[in-house]
Amino acid sequence: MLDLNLIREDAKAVTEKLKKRNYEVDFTELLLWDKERRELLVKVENMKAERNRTTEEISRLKKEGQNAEEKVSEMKRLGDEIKQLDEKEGALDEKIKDFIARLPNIPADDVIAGGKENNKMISTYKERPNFSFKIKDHVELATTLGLIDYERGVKMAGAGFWAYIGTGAILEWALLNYFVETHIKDGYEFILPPHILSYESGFTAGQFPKFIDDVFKVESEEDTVRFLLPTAETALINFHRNEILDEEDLPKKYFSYTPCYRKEAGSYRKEERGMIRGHQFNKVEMFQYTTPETSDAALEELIKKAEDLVRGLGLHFQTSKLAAEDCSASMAKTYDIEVWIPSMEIYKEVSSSSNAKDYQARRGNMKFRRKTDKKVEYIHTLNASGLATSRIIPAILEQYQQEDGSVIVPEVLRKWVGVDVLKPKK
RNA sequence: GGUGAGAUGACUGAGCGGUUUAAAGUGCUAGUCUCGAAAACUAGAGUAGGGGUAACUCUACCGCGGGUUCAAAUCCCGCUCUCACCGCCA
Repeated sequence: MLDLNLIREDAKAVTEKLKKRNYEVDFTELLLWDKERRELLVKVENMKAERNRTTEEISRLKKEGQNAEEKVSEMKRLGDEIKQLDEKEGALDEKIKDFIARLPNIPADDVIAGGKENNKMISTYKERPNFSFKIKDHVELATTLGLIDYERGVKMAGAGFWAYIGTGAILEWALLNYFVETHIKDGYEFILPPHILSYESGFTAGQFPKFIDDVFKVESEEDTVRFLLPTAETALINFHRNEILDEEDLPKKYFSYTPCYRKEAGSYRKEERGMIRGHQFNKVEMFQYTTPETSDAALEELIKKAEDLVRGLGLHFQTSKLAAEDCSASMAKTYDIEVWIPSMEIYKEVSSSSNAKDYQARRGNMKFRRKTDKKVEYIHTLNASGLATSRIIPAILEQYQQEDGSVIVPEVLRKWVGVDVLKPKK
């Protein structure tokens, strides 16, 4: 959520900055509402002050046994008027808050304007693998190696679902073990959160109200909405909602493993077959709560951690800095790590590392107290996948495939997988 | 699922229509005293939003939302959560 003061002070500048992400907004109406609301506030607060004074007077008169009837009826009239103005002010306040809640975050100054086409590749690891034979895609490999059952996944749940079977499940679990082990070693606290969250949690993350149709709602009795989390970030951002933390307790570093549930409505494409885009996938998510002055450095740390995980697997990947429009609505700055999928000849995201700055903190009312002057300020929040498996498995299968249809297991995973090479079933 | 009790500031805890601008204690921060500390004493200290160049001042907040009243932490209704006991259950 953006700071209303920012818009009051220089609406034009905010409009300009949001244009970087191709977001058009006109604040004229909002500023009128705000002006009207503030005028109402002054008026109604003066009336309340008057009521408070008179109430004390009535109290005193009664105690002295004097007649207070006249004052009482006067206050009755004033009370009615206050109630009316209060309601008006409340309605305006609601309108203003809703308007602001729908605005995306302002891109950081160093973020390039425009859409996807302006994403900037900043580094790569390893060369693109060259194959001297005709390569298979990951769907074929996963099927012939007996790792994933796509057909039965669809039978059980419909399109966009699959099942890990046998060694495939073991490989998936090995990846998760590898991620978890690394994060624990790096001093991040492991949290297994609830998977079904409340509306409030979705609001803080920035999912709601705008993107409520992108999630699976599981319960909607009257006004309670619960939904399956689309990423563990949605849970972790709410861990400290409505809290004031101490500066010396920062940064808070967490990570979670959860499946992620996404509707992905209408986003299916032919080339995204297999497990490139599903309604449910496994992901380990890193998360940090930091002070404003340390959040940039924290973002660097998160990116490096995510890159190290992919490097550890020996996969060819690139890291890109996203242009403004490609950053999700809550984020001021985002870097993607994209792994090479040989059969598609494209890079696919396996990790997204972002700094939300104070955008989510405002939505969830999360602050910290300065050690020096005891003042409270909004905290900064950051998240990064570390990592999502649903594209790592295709990348491993395809990048490590051999001519005979077998696949070499990355060394770091062998202690869990138990074999060095995955061989086709006869 | 049932019954009962409860939710007050950093914490413990009083208040149950109008001397509450929320008692008292603990803890916290300054200061006095001290070589230093402890003790004692003095003062200060929440969050949010307005107004004012400023000193300052006003409003709201006693789990959340409504209601009654001239006036609500206090009375009424709904909700949420916590605790205890009972039932059911992996």
